[in-house]
Amino acid sequence: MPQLDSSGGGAGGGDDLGAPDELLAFQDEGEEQDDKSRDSAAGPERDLAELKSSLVNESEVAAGGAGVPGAGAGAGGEAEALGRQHTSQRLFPDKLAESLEDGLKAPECASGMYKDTVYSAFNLLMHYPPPSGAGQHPQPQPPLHNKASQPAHGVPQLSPLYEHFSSPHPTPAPADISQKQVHRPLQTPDLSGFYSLTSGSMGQLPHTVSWFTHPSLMLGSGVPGHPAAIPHPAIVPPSGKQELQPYDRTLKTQAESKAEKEAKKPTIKKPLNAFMLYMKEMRAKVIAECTLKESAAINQILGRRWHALSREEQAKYYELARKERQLHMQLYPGWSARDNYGKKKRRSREKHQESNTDPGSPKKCRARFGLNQQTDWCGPCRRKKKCIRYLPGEGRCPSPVPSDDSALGCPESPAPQDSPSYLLLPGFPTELLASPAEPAPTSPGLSATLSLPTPGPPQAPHSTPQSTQVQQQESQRQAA
DNA sequence: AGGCCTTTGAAGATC
DNA sequence: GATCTTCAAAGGCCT
Repeated sequence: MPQLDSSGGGAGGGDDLGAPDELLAFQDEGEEQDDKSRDSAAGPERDLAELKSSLVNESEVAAGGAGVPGAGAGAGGEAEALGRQHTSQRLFPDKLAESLEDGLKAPECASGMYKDTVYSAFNLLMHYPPPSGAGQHPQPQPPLHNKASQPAHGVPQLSPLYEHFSSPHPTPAPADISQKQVHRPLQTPDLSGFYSLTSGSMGQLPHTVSWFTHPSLMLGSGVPGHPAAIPHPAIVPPSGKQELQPYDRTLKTQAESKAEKEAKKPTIKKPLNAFMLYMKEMRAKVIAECTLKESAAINQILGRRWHALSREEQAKYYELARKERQLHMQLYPGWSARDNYGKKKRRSREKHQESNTDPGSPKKCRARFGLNQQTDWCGPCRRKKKCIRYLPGEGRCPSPVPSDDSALGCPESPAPQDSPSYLLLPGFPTELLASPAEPAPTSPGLSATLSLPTPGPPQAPHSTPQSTQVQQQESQRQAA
Protein backbone atom coordinates (compact mmCIF):
# COMPACT_ATOMS: atom_id res chain seq x y z
CA MET A 1 0.00 0.00 0.00
CA PRO A 2 1.41 3.36 -0.88
CA GLN A 3 2.25 5.46 2.05
CA LEU A 4 2.32 9.12 2.41
CA ASP A 5 6.01 9.29 2.24
CA SER A 6 5.77 7.96 -1.21
CA SER A 7 4.43 11.28 -2.23
CA GLY A 8 7.29 13.18 -0.82
CA GLY A 9 9.76 12.27 -3.42
CA GLY A 10 12.03 14.69 -1.65
CA ALA A 11 9.82 17.51 -2.75
CA GLY A 12 8.01 18.25 0.44
CA GLY A 13 9.14 19.19 3.83
CA GLY A 14 8.80 17.08 6.87
CA ASP A 15 5.11 17.51 7.26
CA ASP A 16 3.82 14.51 5.48
CA LEU A 17 0.39 14.84 6.91
CA GLY A 18 -0.35 18.38 6.11
CA ALA A 19 -2.88 19.22 3.59
CA PRO A 20 -0.53 20.58 0.95
CA ASP A 21 1.67 17.57 1.10
CA GLU A 22 -1.36 15.48 1.19
CA LEU A 23 -2.46 17.07 -1.97
CA LEU A 24 0.84 16.38 -3.53
CA ALA A 25 0.63 12.84 -2.45
CA PHE A 26 -2.79 12.70 -3.85
CA GLN A 27 -1.67 13.98 -7.17
CA ASP A 28 1.18 11.61 -7.33
CA GLU A 29 -1.05 8.87 -6.28
CA GLY A 30 -3.48 9.95 -8.90
CA GLU A 31 -0.98 9.40 -11.60
CA GLU A 32 -0.16 6.12 -10.09
CA GLN A 33 -3.77 5.26 -9.85
CA ASP A 34 -4.34 6.34 -13.35
CA ASP A 35 -1.71 3.92 -14.40
CA LYS A 36 -3.37 1.26 -12.38
CA SER A 37 -6.68 2.16 -13.80
CA ARG A 38 -5.28 2.07 -17.24
CA ASP A 39 -3.89 -1.28 -16.49
CA SER A 40 -7.24 -2.39 -15.33
CA ALA A 41 -8.95 -0.77 -18.22
CA ALA A 42 -6.43 -2.31 -20.50
CA GLY A 43 -7.65 -5.63 -19.34
CA PRO A 44 -9.80 -7.72 -21.53
CA GLU A 45 -12.34 -5.47 -23.11
CA ARG A 46 -14.41 -8.52 -23.40
CA ASP A 47 -14.79 -8.51 -19.66
CA LEU A 48 -16.25 -5.09 -19.75
CA ALA A 49 -18.54 -5.98 -22.56
CA GLU A 50 -19.73 -9.00 -20.71
CA LEU A 51 -20.22 -6.98 -17.62
CA LYS A 52 -22.28 -4.47 -19.48
CA SER A 53 -24.25 -7.24 -21.00
CA SER A 54 -24.89 -8.76 -17.64
CA LEU A 55 -25.97 -5.42 -16.32
CA VAL A 56 -28.44 -5.06 -19.10
CA ASN A 57 -29.83 -8.46 -18.40
CA GLU A 58 -30.07 -7.76 -14.73
CA SER A 59 -31.65 -4.44 -15.36
CA GLU A 60 -34.24 -6.02 -17.52
CA VAL A 61 -34.97 -8.57 -14.88
CA ALA A 62 -35.17 -5.89 -12.26
CA ALA A 63 -37.43 -3.82 -14.39
CA GLY A 64 -39.94 -6.56 -14.21
CA GLY A 65 -39.48 -6.95 -10.53
CA ALA A 66 -39.40 -4.69 -7.57
CA GLY A 67 -38.43 -1.14 -8.13
CA VAL A 68 -36.24 -1.09 -5.12
CA PRO A 69 -32.83 0.39 -5.54
CA GLY A 70 -30.36 -2.30 -5.83
CA ALA A 71 -33.00 -4.62 -7.07
CA GLY A 72 -31.32 -4.43 -10.40
CA ALA A 73 -28.57 -6.39 -8.86
CA GLY A 74 -31.05 -8.73 -7.36
CA ALA A 75 -30.48 -10.89 -10.33
CA GLY A 76 -27.40 -12.25 -8.81
CA GLY A 77 -28.76 -15.58 -9.75
CA GLU A 78 -28.69 -14.56 -13.34
CA ALA A 79 -25.16 -13.49 -13.01
CA GLU A 80 -24.39 -16.74 -11.42
CA ALA A 81 -26.30 -18.59 -14.04
CA LEU A 82 -24.31 -16.82 -16.61
CA GLY A 83 -21.33 -18.31 -15.02
CA ARG A 84 -19.47 -15.07 -15.13
CA GLN A 85 -17.53 -15.41 -12.05
CA HIS A 86 -15.60 -12.28 -12.54
CA THR A 87 -18.74 -10.36 -13.09
CA SER A 88 -20.13 -11.59 -9.85
CA GLN A 89 -17.06 -10.38 -8.15
CA ARG A 90 -17.63 -6.95 -9.41
CA LEU A 91 -21.30 -6.83 -8.83
CA PHE A 92 -21.48 -8.37 -5.41
CA PRO A 93 -18.38 -7.58 -3.47
CA ASP A 94 -20.63 -6.84 -0.56
CA LYS A 95 -20.66 -10.50 0.20
CA LEU A 96 -17.06 -10.30 1.02
CA ALA A 97 -17.78 -7.45 3.31
CA GLU A 98 -20.58 -9.44 4.88
CA SER A 99 -18.22 -12.20 5.66
CA LEU A 100 -15.88 -9.64 7.06
CA GLU A 101 -18.67 -8.22 9.08
CA ASP A 102 -19.25 -11.57 10.64
CA GLY A 103 -15.83 -11.30 12.05
CA LEU A 104 -16.43 -7.77 13.15
CA LYS A 105 -19.57 -8.57 15.02
CA ALA A 106 -17.90 -10.59 17.70
CA PRO A 107 -19.35 -9.15 20.90
CA GLU A 108 -16.14 -9.37 22.80
CA CYS A 109 -14.67 -6.91 20.40
CA ALA A 110 -16.85 -4.12 21.59
CA SER A 111 -13.88 -1.96 22.31
CA GLY A 112 -10.72 -1.37 20.48
CA MET A 113 -11.49 -3.70 17.71
CA TYR A 114 -12.71 -1.49 15.01
CA LYS A 115 -9.62 0.02 13.72
CA ASP A 116 -7.60 -3.08 13.44
CA THR A 117 -10.31 -5.21 12.05
CA VAL A 118 -11.52 -2.68 9.64
CA TYR A 119 -8.11 -2.08 8.37
CA SER A 120 -7.46 -5.71 8.17
CA ALA A 121 -10.49 -5.85 6.03
CA PHE A 122 -9.20 -2.88 4.19
CA ASN A 123 -5.96 -4.60 3.51
CA LEU A 124 -7.76 -7.67 2.46
CA LEU A 125 -9.84 -5.72 0.06
CA MET A 126 -6.85 -3.94 -1.22
CA HIS A 127 -4.71 -6.92 -1.89
CA TYR A 128 -7.05 -9.72 -2.62
CA PRO A 129 -9.92 -9.87 -4.97
CA PRO A 130 -13.18 -10.70 -3.26
CA PRO A 131 -13.99 -14.36 -3.39
CA SER A 132 -16.72 -15.16 -5.72
CA GLY A 133 -18.83 -17.99 -4.72
CA ALA A 134 -22.13 -19.53 -5.29
CA GLY A 135 -25.06 -17.92 -3.69
CA GLN A 136 -23.82 -14.41 -3.94
CA HIS A 137 -27.21 -13.00 -4.18
CA PRO A 138 -27.68 -9.45 -3.14
CA GLN A 139 -30.23 -9.24 -0.45
CA PRO A 140 -33.24 -7.08 -0.98
CA GLN A 141 -32.65 -3.93 0.90
CA PRO A 142 -35.05 -2.08 3.10
CA PRO A 143 -35.91 1.47 2.26
CA LEU A 144 -32.80 3.49 2.30
CA HIS A 145 -32.66 6.19 4.88
CA ASN A 146 -29.69 7.59 6.53
CA LYS A 147 -30.36 6.96 10.15
CA ALA A 148 -32.60 4.02 9.84
CA SER A 149 -29.98 2.22 7.92
CA GLN A 150 -27.26 2.63 10.42
CA PRO A 151 -25.72 -0.61 11.51
CA ALA A 152 -27.49 -2.07 14.43
CA HIS A 153 -24.29 -2.97 16.15
CA GLY A 154 -22.56 0.24 15.41
CA VAL A 155 -20.05 -1.55 13.31
CA PRO A 156 -17.86 1.12 11.87
CA GLN A 157 -17.40 1.25 8.20
CA LEU A 158 -15.35 3.16 5.81
CA SER A 159 -16.71 5.12 3.03
CA PRO A 160 -18.21 3.31 0.10
CA LEU A 161 -16.03 5.35 -2.11
CA TYR A 162 -13.14 3.52 -0.70
CA GLU A 163 -14.94 0.24 -0.81
CA HIS A 164 -15.49 0.78 -4.43
CA PHE A 165 -11.93 1.74 -4.84
CA SER A 166 -10.91 -1.45 -3.18
CA SER A 167 -12.36 -3.35 -6.05
CA PRO A 168 -9.81 -5.44 -7.81
CA HIS A 169 -11.01 -3.83 -10.99
CA PRO A 170 -11.81 -0.27 -10.19
CA THR A 171 -13.44 1.13 -13.21
CA PRO A 172 -12.46 4.68 -13.91
CA ALA A 173 -15.13 6.93 -15.11
CA PRO A 174 -14.81 8.11 -18.64
CA ALA A 175 -13.14 11.41 -18.80
CA ASP A 176 -16.02 12.93 -20.65
CA ILE A 177 -18.65 11.94 -18.16
CA SER A 178 -20.80 14.94 -17.66
CA GLN A 179 -22.58 16.26 -14.70
CA LYS A 180 -25.82 15.42 -16.33
CA GLN A 181 -24.78 11.89 -16.63
CA VAL A 182 -23.91 11.92 -13.03
CA HIS A 183 -27.28 13.19 -12.09
CA ARG A 184 -29.39 11.00 -14.26
CA PRO A 185 -29.19 7.94 -12.12
CA LEU A 186 -30.80 9.89 -9.34
CA GLN A 187 -34.06 9.75 -11.07
CA THR A 188 -34.43 6.28 -9.80
CA PRO A 189 -36.92 5.99 -6.99
CA ASP A 190 -36.17 6.26 -3.32
CA LEU A 191 -32.47 6.65 -3.39
CA SER A 192 -32.17 8.98 -0.48
CA GLY A 193 -29.26 8.87 1.78
CA PHE A 194 -27.11 6.70 -0.34
CA TYR A 195 -23.89 8.25 0.63
CA SER A 196 -24.61 8.43 4.27
CA LEU A 197 -26.04 5.03 4.29
CA THR A 198 -23.26 3.42 2.49
CA SER A 199 -20.47 5.19 4.14
CA GLY A 200 -21.95 4.24 7.43
CA SER A 201 -22.50 0.63 6.76
CA MET A 202 -19.69 -1.54 5.74
CA GLY A 203 -21.45 -4.57 6.99
CA GLN A 204 -24.72 -4.01 5.29
CA LEU A 205 -23.33 -2.57 2.17
CA PRO A 206 -26.57 -2.29 0.35
CA HIS A 207 -24.90 0.28 -1.77
CA THR A 208 -22.12 -1.81 -2.99
CA VAL A 209 -24.08 -3.22 -5.80
CA SER A 210 -25.05 0.25 -6.72
CA TRP A 211 -21.47 1.24 -6.51
CA PHE A 212 -20.45 -1.30 -9.00
CA THR A 213 -23.09 -0.26 -11.40
CA HIS A 214 -20.95 2.67 -12.18
CA PRO A 215 -22.31 5.18 -14.67
CA SER A 216 -19.60 4.18 -17.02
CA LEU A 217 -20.97 0.70 -16.90
CA MET A 218 -24.61 1.55 -16.87
CA LEU A 219 -26.11 1.32 -20.24
CA GLY A 220 -29.25 2.61 -18.66
CA SER A 221 -27.59 5.65 -17.31
CA GLY A 222 -28.79 7.61 -20.22
CA VAL A 223 -32.34 6.59 -19.63
CA PRO A 224 -34.00 8.38 -16.76
CA GLY A 225 -35.50 5.95 -14.39
CA HIS A 226 -33.77 3.04 -15.89
CA PRO A 227 -33.41 0.36 -13.28
CA ALA A 228 -29.79 0.00 -14.03
CA ALA A 229 -29.20 3.65 -13.45
CA ILE A 230 -28.37 3.28 -9.81
CA PRO A 231 -26.47 6.19 -8.47
CA HIS A 232 -23.20 6.48 -6.76
CA PRO A 233 -23.60 6.51 -3.00
CA ALA A 234 -22.31 10.02 -2.83
CA ILE A 235 -25.33 11.17 -4.72
CA VAL A 236 -28.18 12.22 -2.54
CA PRO A 237 -31.43 13.59 -3.79
CA PRO A 238 -32.03 16.91 -2.11
CA SER A 239 -35.39 16.01 -0.76
CA GLY A 240 -35.05 12.31 -0.65
CA LYS A 241 -38.22 12.06 -2.60
CA GLN A 242 -38.74 10.54 -5.92
CA GLU A 243 -38.69 12.85 -8.82
CA LEU A 244 -41.73 13.39 -10.87
CA GLN A 245 -42.37 11.07 -13.68
CA PRO A 246 -42.03 12.46 -17.14
CA TYR A 247 -45.75 12.55 -17.70
CA ASP A 248 -46.11 14.60 -14.57
CA ARG A 249 -43.62 17.07 -15.79
CA THR A 250 -45.68 17.75 -18.84
CA LEU A 251 -48.24 19.33 -16.56
CA LYS A 252 -45.83 22.04 -15.66
CA THR A 253 -44.57 24.85 -17.67
CA GLN A 254 -41.11 24.66 -18.98
CA ALA A 255 -39.97 27.43 -16.68
CA GLU A 256 -41.42 25.74 -13.66
CA SER A 257 -40.00 22.47 -14.74
CA LYS A 258 -36.63 23.97 -15.23
CA ALA A 259 -36.70 25.70 -11.89
CA GLU A 260 -37.91 22.64 -10.14
CA LYS A 261 -35.39 20.53 -11.88
CA GLU A 262 -32.73 22.88 -10.71
CA ALA A 263 -34.11 22.85 -7.22
CA LYS A 264 -34.29 19.11 -7.17
CA LYS A 265 -30.86 18.76 -8.55
CA PRO A 266 -29.39 15.91 -6.64
CA THR A 267 -26.44 16.44 -4.45
CA ILE A 268 -23.13 14.77 -4.84
CA LYS A 269 -21.58 14.86 -1.45
CA LYS A 270 -18.05 15.80 -0.79
CA PRO A 271 -15.68 12.95 -0.26
CA LEU A 272 -14.85 12.38 3.34
CA ASN A 273 -11.59 13.62 4.63
CA ALA A 274 -9.31 11.70 6.90
CA PHE A 275 -10.87 12.91 10.08
CA MET A 276 -14.36 12.23 8.87
CA LEU A 277 -13.37 8.71 8.05
CA TYR A 278 -11.87 8.39 11.47
CA MET A 279 -15.02 9.71 13.06
CA LYS A 280 -17.22 7.32 11.19
CA GLU A 281 -15.11 4.46 12.31
CA MET A 282 -14.64 5.42 15.91
CA ARG A 283 -17.93 7.05 16.72
CA ALA A 284 -19.61 3.84 17.69
CA LYS A 285 -16.74 2.95 19.92
CA VAL A 286 -16.86 6.25 21.72
CA ILE A 287 -20.58 5.99 22.12
CA ALA A 288 -20.16 2.56 23.58
CA GLU A 289 -17.45 3.68 25.95
CA CYS A 290 -18.99 6.90 27.03
CA THR A 291 -22.30 8.00 28.31
CA LEU A 292 -22.60 10.49 25.55
CA LYS A 293 -24.97 10.57 22.70
CA GLU A 294 -24.66 14.06 21.43
CA SER A 295 -22.52 14.18 18.41
CA ALA A 296 -21.04 17.50 19.33
CA ALA A 297 -19.56 16.10 22.50
CA ILE A 298 -18.51 12.92 20.81
CA ASN A 299 -16.81 14.88 18.11
CA GLN A 300 -14.85 16.72 20.72
CA ILE A 301 -13.56 13.48 22.09
CA LEU A 302 -12.84 12.21 18.65
CA GLY A 303 -11.02 15.36 17.83
CA ARG A 304 -8.73 14.88 20.79
CA ARG A 305 -8.20 11.25 20.05
CA TRP A 306 -7.42 12.14 16.52
CA HIS A 307 -4.60 14.30 17.68
CA ALA A 308 -3.52 11.61 20.05
CA LEU A 309 -3.09 9.20 17.20
CA SER A 310 0.36 8.53 15.99
CA ARG A 311 1.32 9.76 12.60
CA GLU A 312 1.31 6.25 11.30
CA GLU A 313 -2.23 5.76 12.46
CA GLN A 314 -3.34 9.03 11.03
CA ALA A 315 -1.57 8.22 7.83
CA LYS A 316 -3.92 5.32 7.31
CA TYR A 317 -6.83 7.67 7.29
CA TYR A 318 -5.11 10.20 5.13
CA GLU A 319 -4.44 7.43 2.72
CA LEU A 320 -8.04 6.37 2.76
CA ALA A 321 -9.21 9.91 2.31
CA ARG A 322 -6.84 10.37 -0.56
CA LYS A 323 -8.22 7.34 -2.27
CA GLU A 324 -11.71 8.58 -1.60
CA ARG A 325 -10.92 11.82 -3.33
CA GLN A 326 -9.22 9.96 -6.10
CA LEU A 327 -12.24 7.84 -6.75
CA HIS A 328 -14.59 10.74 -6.37
CA MET A 329 -12.67 12.60 -9.00
CA GLN A 330 -12.79 9.64 -11.28
CA LEU A 331 -16.49 9.19 -10.84
CA TYR A 332 -17.44 12.83 -11.01
CA PRO A 333 -14.89 14.67 -13.07
CA GLY A 334 -17.14 17.67 -13.41
CA TRP A 335 -18.07 17.89 -9.80
CA SER A 336 -16.89 20.69 -7.63
CA ALA A 337 -17.31 21.37 -3.98
CA ARG A 338 -18.76 24.62 -5.10
CA ASP A 339 -21.79 22.74 -6.34
CA ASN A 340 -22.86 22.21 -2.77
CA TYR A 341 -22.22 25.71 -1.62
CA GLY A 342 -25.29 27.33 -0.25
CA LYS A 343 -27.10 24.09 0.33
CA LYS A 344 -26.49 24.44 3.98
CA LYS A 345 -27.83 27.49 5.57
CA ARG A 346 -25.16 29.90 6.40
CA ARG A 347 -24.32 30.38 9.96
CA SER A 348 -26.09 33.03 11.89
CA ARG A 349 -24.97 36.57 11.79
CA GLU A 350 -24.20 36.34 15.46
CA LYS A 351 -21.61 33.78 14.60
CA HIS A 352 -19.88 36.15 12.27
CA GLN A 353 -20.12 38.94 14.77
CA GLU A 354 -18.59 36.71 17.35
CA SER A 355 -15.72 36.01 15.05
CA ASN A 356 -15.16 39.72 14.77
CA THR A 357 -14.41 39.85 18.44
CA ASP A 358 -11.80 37.17 18.10
CA PRO A 359 -8.16 37.99 17.69
CA GLY A 360 -8.56 37.73 13.96
CA SER A 361 -6.34 36.48 11.23
CA PRO A 362 -2.86 35.25 12.07
CA LYS A 363 -1.36 38.26 10.44
CA LYS A 364 -3.51 40.58 12.49
CA CYS A 365 -2.80 38.61 15.58
CA ARG A 366 0.89 38.85 15.10
CA ALA A 367 0.63 42.54 14.61
CA ARG A 368 -1.72 42.95 17.50
CA PHE A 369 0.39 41.09 19.98
CA GLY A 370 3.76 42.12 18.69
CA LEU A 371 4.73 38.79 17.22
CA ASN A 372 7.23 38.38 14.48
CA GLN A 373 5.40 37.91 11.25
CA GLN A 374 8.11 35.69 9.82
CA THR A 375 9.27 33.58 12.69
CA ASP A 376 6.40 33.39 15.09
CA TRP A 377 3.91 30.82 14.16
CA CYS A 378 0.57 32.24 14.84
CA GLY A 379 -2.36 30.56 13.41
CA PRO A 380 -5.68 28.98 13.79
CA CYS A 381 -4.18 25.55 13.74
CA ARG A 382 -5.26 23.92 10.53
CA ARG A 383 -8.77 25.13 10.85
CA LYS A 384 -7.73 28.51 9.60
CA LYS A 385 -10.63 30.15 11.25
CA LYS A 386 -9.57 31.85 14.39
CA CYS A 387 -6.20 32.83 15.61
CA ILE A 388 -6.28 31.81 19.20
CA ARG A 389 -3.08 29.89 19.58
CA TYR A 390 0.35 31.32 19.46
CA LEU A 391 3.28 29.09 18.85
CA PRO A 392 6.72 30.33 17.99
CA GLY A 393 8.48 28.35 15.37
CA GLU A 394 5.94 25.61 15.26
CA GLY A 395 4.88 24.38 11.92
CA ARG A 396 1.91 22.59 13.26
CA CYS A 397 -0.42 23.58 15.95
CA PRO A 398 -0.73 21.06 18.70
CA SER A 399 -4.08 19.86 19.66
CA PRO A 400 -6.03 21.69 22.28
CA VAL A 401 -6.25 18.64 24.43
CA PRO A 402 -7.72 18.92 27.87
CA SER A 403 -6.67 16.68 30.66
CA ASP A 404 -8.95 13.81 29.89
CA ASP A 405 -12.27 12.83 28.49
CA SER A 406 -13.98 12.96 31.84
CA ALA A 407 -14.77 16.54 31.18
CA LEU A 408 -16.96 15.33 28.41
CA GLY A 409 -18.69 12.65 30.36
CA CYS A 410 -16.43 9.86 29.30
CA PRO A 411 -14.65 8.80 32.49
CA GLU A 412 -13.80 5.40 31.19
CA SER A 413 -11.92 6.77 28.31
CA PRO A 414 -8.22 7.18 28.94
CA ALA A 415 -6.59 10.45 28.30
CA PRO A 416 -4.47 10.58 25.20
CA GLN A 417 -1.06 9.31 26.02
CA ASP A 418 0.85 11.77 24.00
CA SER A 419 -1.38 14.72 24.24
CA PRO A 420 0.77 17.62 23.36
CA SER A 421 0.96 20.62 25.52
CA TYR A 422 1.02 23.89 23.80
CA LEU A 423 3.04 26.93 24.39
CA LEU A 424 2.02 30.41 25.03
CA LEU A 425 4.33 33.14 24.06
CA PRO A 426 5.60 35.47 26.70
CA GLY A 427 3.32 38.38 26.79
CA PHE A 428 0.38 36.37 25.68
CA PRO A 429 -2.70 38.42 26.40
CA THR A 430 -3.89 36.95 29.63
CA GLU A 431 -7.24 38.51 29.14
CA LEU A 432 -7.85 35.81 26.62
CA LEU A 433 -7.35 33.20 29.24
CA ALA A 434 -10.24 31.86 31.17
CA SER A 435 -10.61 33.32 34.57
CA PRO A 436 -9.15 30.91 37.11
CA ALA A 437 -11.81 31.91 39.56
CA GLU A 438 -14.45 30.56 37.30
CA PRO A 439 -14.90 26.93 36.46
CA ALA A 440 -12.96 26.05 33.41
CA PRO A 441 -15.10 25.54 30.38
CA THR A 442 -15.47 21.97 29.47
CA SER A 443 -15.52 22.44 25.79
CA PRO A 444 -12.03 21.78 24.49
CA GLY A 445 -12.62 23.45 21.20
CA LEU A 446 -12.35 27.02 22.26
CA SER A 447 -12.01 26.74 25.97
CA ALA A 448 -8.91 24.62 25.91
CA THR A 449 -7.19 27.14 23.77
CA LEU A 450 -7.98 29.79 26.29
CA SER A 451 -6.95 27.75 29.26
CA LEU A 452 -3.56 27.32 30.75
CA PRO A 453 -1.68 24.57 29.04
CA THR A 454 -0.79 22.68 32.14
CA PRO A 455 -3.21 19.83 32.54
CA GLY A 456 -5.33 20.30 35.57
CA PRO A 457 -7.38 17.87 37.53
CA PRO A 458 -10.14 16.07 35.74
CA GLN A 459 -12.96 18.38 35.22
CA ALA A 460 -16.34 17.49 36.45
CA PRO A 461 -18.59 16.01 33.86
CA HIS A 462 -20.70 18.67 32.40
CA SER A 463 -24.37 18.49 32.63
CA THR A 464 -25.30 21.70 30.94
CA PRO A 465 -26.27 21.76 27.34
CA GLN A 466 -23.50 22.65 25.04
CA SER A 467 -25.26 25.75 23.94
CA THR A 468 -25.14 26.86 27.55
CA GLN A 469 -21.46 26.12 27.67
CA VAL A 470 -20.89 28.18 24.64
CA GLN A 471 -22.83 31.00 26.20
CA GLN A 472 -20.75 30.72 29.31
CA GLN A 473 -17.58 30.81 27.30
CA GLU A 474 -18.81 33.74 25.39
CA SER A 475 -19.76 35.62 28.51
CA GLN A 476 -16.37 34.89 30.00
CA ARG A 477 -14.64 36.25 27.00
CA GLN A 478 -16.78 39.30 26.92
CA ALA A 479 -16.20 39.85 30.60
CA ALA A 480 -12.49 39.57 30.00
C1' DA B 1 -39.00 20.81 10.03
C1' DG B 2 -34.73 22.39 10.08
C1' DG B 3 -30.74 24.80 12.15
C1' DC B 4 -27.19 24.45 15.77
C1' DC B 5 -23.45 22.27 17.97
C1' DT B 6 -18.63 20.21 17.50
C1' DT B 7 -14.58 18.28 15.39
C1' DT B 8 -10.66 18.29 11.24
C1' DG B 9 -9.59 18.44 6.53
C1' DA B 10 -10.31 19.74 1.70
C1' DA B 11 -11.36 22.97 -1.56
C1' DG B 12 -13.45 27.07 -3.36
C1' DA B 13 -13.74 32.09 -2.63
C1' DT B 14 -11.83 36.29 -1.44
C1' DC B 15 -8.37 39.73 -0.65
C1' DG C 1 -0.08 33.52 -1.90
C1' DA C 2 -2.38 34.02 2.37
C1' DT C 3 -6.55 33.97 4.52
C1' DC C 4 -11.38 33.07 4.96
C1' DT C 5 -15.57 30.34 4.19
C1' DT C 6 -18.18 26.32 3.33
C1' DC C 7 -19.14 21.56 3.53
C1' DA C 8 -18.51 16.75 4.69
C1' DA C 9 -20.87 13.07 9.27
C1' DA C 10 -23.43 12.45 13.38
C1' DG C 11 -27.56 12.85 16.43
C1' DG C 12 -29.50 15.18 20.34
C1' DC C 13 -31.21 19.63 21.30
C1' DC C 14 -33.68 23.76 20.41
C1' DT C 15 -36.68 27.11 18.08
